[in-house]
Amino acid sequence: MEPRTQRPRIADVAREAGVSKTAVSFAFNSPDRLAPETAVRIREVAEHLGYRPHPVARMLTQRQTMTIGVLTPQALSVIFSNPFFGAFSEGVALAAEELGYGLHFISPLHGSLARAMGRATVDGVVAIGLSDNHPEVEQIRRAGIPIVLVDSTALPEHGSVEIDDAGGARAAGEYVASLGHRDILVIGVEPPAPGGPEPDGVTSRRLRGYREAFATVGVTIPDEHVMVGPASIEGGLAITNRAWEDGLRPTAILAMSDAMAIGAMRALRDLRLDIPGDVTVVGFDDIDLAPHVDPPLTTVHQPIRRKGEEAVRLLLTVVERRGQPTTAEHRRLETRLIVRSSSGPVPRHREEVTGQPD
Amino acid sequence: MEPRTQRPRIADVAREAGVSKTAVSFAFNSPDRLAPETAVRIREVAEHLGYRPHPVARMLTQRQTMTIGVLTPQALSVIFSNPFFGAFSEGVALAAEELGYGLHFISPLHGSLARAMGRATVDGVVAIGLSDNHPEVEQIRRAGIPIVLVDSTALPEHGSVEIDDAGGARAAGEYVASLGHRDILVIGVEPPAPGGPEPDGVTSRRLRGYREAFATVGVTIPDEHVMVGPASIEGGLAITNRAWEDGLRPTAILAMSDAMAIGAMRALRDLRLDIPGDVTVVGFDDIDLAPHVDPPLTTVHQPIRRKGEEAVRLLLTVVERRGQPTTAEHRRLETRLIVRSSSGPVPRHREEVTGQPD
DNA sequence: ACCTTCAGCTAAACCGGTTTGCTAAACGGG
DNA sequence: CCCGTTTAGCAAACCGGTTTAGCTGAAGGT
Repeated sequence: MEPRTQRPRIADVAREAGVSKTAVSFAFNSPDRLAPETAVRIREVAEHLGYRPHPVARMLTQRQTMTIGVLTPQALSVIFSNPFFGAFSEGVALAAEELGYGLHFISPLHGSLARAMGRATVDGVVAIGLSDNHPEVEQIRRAGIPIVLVDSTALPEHGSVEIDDAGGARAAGEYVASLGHRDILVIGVEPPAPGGPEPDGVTSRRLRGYREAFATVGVTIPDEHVMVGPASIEGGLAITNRAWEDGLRPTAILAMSDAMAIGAMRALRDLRLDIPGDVTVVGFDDIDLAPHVDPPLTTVHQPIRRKGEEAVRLLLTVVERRGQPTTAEHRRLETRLIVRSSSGPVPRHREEVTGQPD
Repeated sequence: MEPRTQRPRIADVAREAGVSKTAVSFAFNSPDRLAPETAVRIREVAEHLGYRPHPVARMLTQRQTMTIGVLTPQALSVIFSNPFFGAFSEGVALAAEELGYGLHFISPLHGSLARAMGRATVDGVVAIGLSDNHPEVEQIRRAGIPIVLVDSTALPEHGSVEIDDAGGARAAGEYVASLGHRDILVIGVEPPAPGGPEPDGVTSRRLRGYREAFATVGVTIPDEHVMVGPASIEGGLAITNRAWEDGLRPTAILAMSDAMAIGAMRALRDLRLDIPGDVTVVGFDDIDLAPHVDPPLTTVHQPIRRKGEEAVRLLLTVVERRGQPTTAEHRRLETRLIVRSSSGPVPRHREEVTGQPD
C-alpha cells in the first residue's frame, strides 16, 4: 500500500539518482559545479519523477519572491469594475512581466489591509490610492518592504508617482467656465477609507483645481454641489439622480472619473436631458472607451498605463538594491484636456438665471 | 556598529520576552495554550519590536498559501486591456475575498507558462482561455495543483466553467439572418497560442453557432469571411480595415468580443459608414459599457462576473478537501441575445446583390 | 616520490517559522 | 499527605529547499 502519492521532494530525486540533495540543487541552479553527465542524469531522474523545486521553500532560502504586489484600499471586486484600474494594471503588468516579476493583488482581508499585507509574499508593493489618513497606513509603512505610492498622499521616504491632478482639473474647469457655465455639479471619488476629510488626496487636489478655475470668473462652487461616491458607472448614476432629487439643476457636471461621467450621462438621458444640449459632462482619466461612448466624452487625459509602468520601475530599482538607503524618487506625469462631444455652451434659456445672483 | 537593522525574527521576540520560540508561536496561533498574561506579554514585546511572522516561512510549514492563481496564456499587459477580463477578475476577486484567499495573476514568464506556474505560490488556479493544444498544457496539468478551467477545452479530470458559446452565437446569427443579412464578416478572437487550429476552443464553438444559424437560411459563411485577431478595440479596428482593404463589403459584422465590436464600429465610422444604416454590428460578452457606446451595442450577454465567482468556488471546494479525489464538476452558464441599436435591416441598395447567388 | 591543485561531490547549517512529545510544577480529591 | 491530572512551557524535529565549508582522489608539477 502506497504511503501517499505526494509531490516528490528533492530528497527523493537525490535518493533515486544516488547523489546528495546538494547535487540535485546544483543540477538545477549551478550545473557548472557538476560533471556534465551527472547534471544531465539528475535532471533526467527529476523529470521522470515529475519533480519541480517547491517555490515556497525556494523563496525562503533566497529571501526573495520575485513577485510584486498591487495594494488597494478598496475591495478588488469593486475596483476592478473601473476601467481605469484595468488600464493601470496593464501598465503594471507590462513592466513586471518585462522584468520577470509576478503580480499579486492585495486588498483588505476581513476589513484589514495590514493583515492582507502580512499574508502577502511580495518583494515590494505599488500602493494605489492609499490616503494619508487610512487607519492602517502606519502599520503598512512599517511592514519593512519597499513601497511606491501612486495617486496617494506622497511621503518623502517612499517613491511616488502621481499626475498633475490640480492642473488637469483646472484645465477642465476653465474650459467649462469659458463655455459660460456657472452652475456646476462636481462628482468626486469617495475616499477609500470612510475616515476623515482626506486633506490632500486625489479628490481634494482635483476639487481644488476646479475651484481655482471658477474663482477666476468669480464663481465659487458650494460644498453642496460636490458629491462623492464609488468610482463606477453606478456611482455616477446614483449621484446624479440624487442631485436632481435634491433639486440641483446644474448646466455642467465635472466628474473625477470617466466611469462616473458615463454613469452621469446615463442618468441624464433617463431624465430626458440632452448631452451636451442641456447638460455638459466632463470626465477625468480618458479611458480607452471614452471616445466610443455616446456622446464621445470630453475628459482630462492622464497616462494611466505609464503611471503603472513607472511605479513598477521605481519600485524595482529600490527592491533590487536592497540595503543601500536610496533617496526616494517622486515623479509627476502630465495631464491634458481632451475636448470631444459631451460638452457645449450653456443652453440659452439658462443664461439669464445663472451667473452671480446678487 | 549595528550588525544590520533586519526584520525581527521569532527568535528575537523569544529572547526579548524570555520565552521559547514555541511560546511566541503559540501566542499568535493558539493563545489558549499559554497563560493569558504570558500571551499578552509576548504580543506586547512582538508589537514593540515590530515583529510579524514571515509569511513565506508560515506557508512552508502550513503547506498552504491561502492564495489562488488566475492563469492566462496571454500576457497580462494585453489581456487587461479587455474589459471582459476586468469583469471576470471582479467575479474571481469577489469569491476569493469572501473566502479569505489572496489573488495572484499568472502569465507566461519569458514565454513559458509552465515556468510561471513553477514560480507561483498558490493553492490552486483558475485557468482562463487555456486551449487544449497549448504546448505546455500537459506540464501545467501535472503540476499537481488543483485547476479549474474556464472558457477552455473542458477535461473530465478538472472542474470547469463555461458558457453556451454555440447557443449564444446561434442566437446572434439567427437574429442577424432574420434581418435579411446574407453577407457577413465574422471577427474572432485569436487563439492564445499561435499553434494549431484549436479544434474545440471558444472561437470554434462560437463560429459553429454562427454557421449553424446561417445554414438554416441556406447561407454558408466562407472561411475568408472569418478573420481573427487580438481581443481588443485595436484588434477589431485593424481587422475591419483589413477586411475592407481585401474588398469585403459585408452588411453585418459578428464580433466574438465587445471590445472588438467597438473597434469595428470605430473603423466603420472612419470609413464614413453608418451603424446600423450601412452595417450592422453585433458583439459578444455584454460588458458594462456596451449599453453606453455609440450606438448602444447589440450583443450576446454572458454572466461574466458569475463565471469568475463560480470558478473560484468550484476550485476551493477541491482545494479544501485535499486528498479526497473529488469528481470534477462541470458548469455551463447561459447566454442571451441583447438587442440594442447597433443592428438593423439590410440597407435597401444591398438587398438585390446579396442572397444566394446561383 | 611528494606536494599542490583542482574537479566533483557531500554533510551540515541555515532560511523562519510550526508542531510534536515531553517535563516540571501546580492542582485537587480522597 | 499522596498520587493522578492538568497547566504552562520547552527542546527538538520538521517543512523543502540553498549554501557554505570541507573532503576525496586524480592529475600536474618538480
